Amino acid sequence: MSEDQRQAFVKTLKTLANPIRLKMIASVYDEPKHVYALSKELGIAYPLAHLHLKNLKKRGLVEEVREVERVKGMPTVKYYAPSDFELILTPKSIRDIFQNNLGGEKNG
Amino acid sequence: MSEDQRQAFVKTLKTLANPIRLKMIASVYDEPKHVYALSKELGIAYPLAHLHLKNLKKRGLVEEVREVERVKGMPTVKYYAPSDFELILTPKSIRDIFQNNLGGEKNG
DNA sequence: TTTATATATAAGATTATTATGATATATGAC
DNA sequence: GTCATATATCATAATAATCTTATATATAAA
Repeated sequence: MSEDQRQAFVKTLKTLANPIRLKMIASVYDEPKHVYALSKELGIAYPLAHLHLKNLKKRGLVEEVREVERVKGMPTVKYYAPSDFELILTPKSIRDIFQNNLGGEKNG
Repeated sequence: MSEDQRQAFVKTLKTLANPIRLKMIASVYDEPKHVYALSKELGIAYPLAHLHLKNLKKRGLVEEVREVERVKGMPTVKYYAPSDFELILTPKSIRDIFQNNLGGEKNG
């Protein structure tokens, strides 16, 4: 596994290691939702919800499933659902990813 | 699952979401090592290595496997190995943990 | 006595993450 | 016209994580 892939792995893990983002994934699992609805459901401000969902999108953990036109020509309402990801974390899976990379490249 | 358990889950994930700590787990998988050896292997200062290993110990991700007496009466050399943990992260596993906890308790 | 080995911790600095408040756009309902 | 709905982004503030430097202890080897 390349250094780029290892860094991507850590970034994905970092993205998952947040209660709001985990709750967002849990929430959109049963039915897709839009950011505004998530912000109300989780009891947080819209800009914060937008920020967290943006992070999840950036790492491919959630994806847009459909857009609904509320009004003609205007910004659509975007619905999100979890992507089909699977991350398994065991000592062995971690060794398989990070072996031969111990004295390694920049520790970001 | 209780709120305490959910918080512990997030803390464990946070602990794993760090390249140094992942490399430490990878390194001690094949043979147990002590903190000083890890600091040299990873090319980082001892206090930093000590800090990261302390975090791993606190969350039960690594454990002491044996102590070697270098000299009589003095601090022993402590060897660490990964604990036998398994964390599976999928949209469904996350929903199972965080369902009914959306508007929930303090979002730390 | 200086260097290398090994433990542990505390204080402070730096950097990253998270959260808030403000701005801007746009419509329907009241 | 104002409120509720919905999008998106920026600047700043607050908090958390990370890293460095220094301290203290202890021995063996050079």
